[in-house]
Amino acid sequence: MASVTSLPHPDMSEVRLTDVLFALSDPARLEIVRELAGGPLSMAECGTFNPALPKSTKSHLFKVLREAGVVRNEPQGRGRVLHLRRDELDRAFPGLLDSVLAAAV
Amino acid sequence: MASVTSLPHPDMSEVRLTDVLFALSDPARLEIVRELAGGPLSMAECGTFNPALPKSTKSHLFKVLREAGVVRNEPQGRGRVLHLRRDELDRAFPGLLDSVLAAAV
DNA sequence: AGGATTGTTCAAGTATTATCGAACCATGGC
DNA sequence: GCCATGGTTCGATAATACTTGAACAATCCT
Repeated sequence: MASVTSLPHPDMSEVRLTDVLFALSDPARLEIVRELAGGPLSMAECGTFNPALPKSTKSHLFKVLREAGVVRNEPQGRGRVLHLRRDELDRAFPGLLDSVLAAAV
Repeated sequence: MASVTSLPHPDMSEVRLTDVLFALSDPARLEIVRELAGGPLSMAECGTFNPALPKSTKSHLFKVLREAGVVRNEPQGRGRVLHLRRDELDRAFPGLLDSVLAAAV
């Protein structure tokens, strides 16, 4: 089985608006995005809004965000760091992330 | 059974961002919203991107959009007119609709 | 090497959503 | 009243998505 240290990320050119909107349409995922807007975080640092969340569930939330092109998940040390793909998203969908992050909870 | 001529619409104060994002996250629904951005349309006039869509399916798409606070559905004559709740959405989620409508298909 | 740490993947169950025909409801016009 | 028109609702089925424990993988540290 292939190594899994590096996960696949879609190129922004193949990211569809509806996929991004869907990824952001879940409260838990949106909250994660809000946290990542402050800067990259490890998975452990992220998702503090619900500390009881099992790691498999959390991993799945990140997978949806990653496959939608919203976050980047990169190995670092024995863990992983999550980045919001902010600049790329801003170029592809100008104003979208800003308005979502600015909106009231 | 109660009359169904007037359908319930959520007040913007109870519309959640995630519900709006979800409503917009389906390609067919997003396309409808794009059409309505040009002005109110009857259901028959709307959804021309897929003429074969059964009316029950179409009605369901509008229901999701209506319940998410995205469109208003009002009786007119023997049919109904659909409006994008643009001003209200702009006040509640500034810039969101603009960025979504501006984005490439 | 071995163990602790940090996540990912798999699989199975549950829940939500989509689709669409058929039945129904309301209006307009004859 | 009666019928055609335009649309909603119901009910059943199919398709997606969510949740989680358990197994596995990669890295660090001693």
